Amino acid sequence: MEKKKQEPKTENPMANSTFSDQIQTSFPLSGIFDMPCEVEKGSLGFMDMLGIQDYGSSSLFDLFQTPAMPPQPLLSPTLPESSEVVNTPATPNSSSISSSSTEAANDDQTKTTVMEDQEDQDQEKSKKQLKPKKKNPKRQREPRFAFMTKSEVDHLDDGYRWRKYGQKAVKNSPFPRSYYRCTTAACGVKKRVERSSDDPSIVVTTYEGTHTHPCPVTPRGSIGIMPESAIFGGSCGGGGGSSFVIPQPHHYQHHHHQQPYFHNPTPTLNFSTTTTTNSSFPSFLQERRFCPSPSSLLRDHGLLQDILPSQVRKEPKEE
DNA sequence: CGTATTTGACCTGCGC
DNA sequence: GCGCAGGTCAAATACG
Repeated sequence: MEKKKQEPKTENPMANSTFSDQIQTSFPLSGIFDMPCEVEKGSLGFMDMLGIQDYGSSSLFDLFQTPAMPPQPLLSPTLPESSEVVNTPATPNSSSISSSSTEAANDDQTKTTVMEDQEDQDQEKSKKQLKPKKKNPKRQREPRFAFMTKSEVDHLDDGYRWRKYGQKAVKNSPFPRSYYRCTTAACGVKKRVERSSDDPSIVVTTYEGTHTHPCPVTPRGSIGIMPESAIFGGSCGGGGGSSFVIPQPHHYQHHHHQQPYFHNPTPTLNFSTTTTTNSSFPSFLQERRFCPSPSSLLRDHGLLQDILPSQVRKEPKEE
């Protein structure tokens, strides 16, 4: 994927660690997707459920922690270290998705929290929006969603090819923010990666836009969401690298029934940035991952039960 | 040589 | 209007 030639990325010491280190214990990713299943099975658009209100925070992390939002987490991660209840929705019918792994949450586990940004919502503050340098003043904002990942590496390989086009120091944060763009010609998806100033072990990745092409890199079959089996059983073999895949919806839809799990030893988180229906939230979240059939839910829970405390799976815990 | 990253400069929006 | 901060560009540089 990307050529990492210069390890000394930035002043960020953590950037040097290998992703394989991180994923070896990165099961929490699956937890995220399973939990929301219990939420609203389709009664709500995830768009409504997850809202990023103020995107104009000085840092994404700030945004996620915006206190203005009443805590109504679907599930509250019982995090030993940092509480990652992020982006609590402001409306009753909203919910937040956060994930965490409860066990082994010590060092190198990876936690991811997903959230979506609505265009309308950040109307108020458009200061951070894409500004095509005045060429197209009324450019539409692409759907965005961000997630937090407990990771030692800044840039997670999600299967797509990204080219870094900028890096900026972030106010109030010792860690710089990196800007990436999908290298595919017709695809204008961007992503920002920054490390939380509050918890340096947390990487906040924000995707903006929708891939107009299938995932170019499907390392050992990166289809579907990160399977529990892969996470726990798999060794995420370092060689392949770690993937954090954000595949296209159709892609995933065709396979998820038949191949609920990766063949990929590499734990892979799948995301799809689709803007279908009334929500631009990743479609996989609207499908099995988040709204599974009872049976699949059960099955998932079967696995989850080994991982997550019942409280986490069942009810939101307010903190 | 082609591709990706680095990094300073530039642009834009917002707050004072 | 000015300064600040975020976001982007593009030349220079590094790497395979």
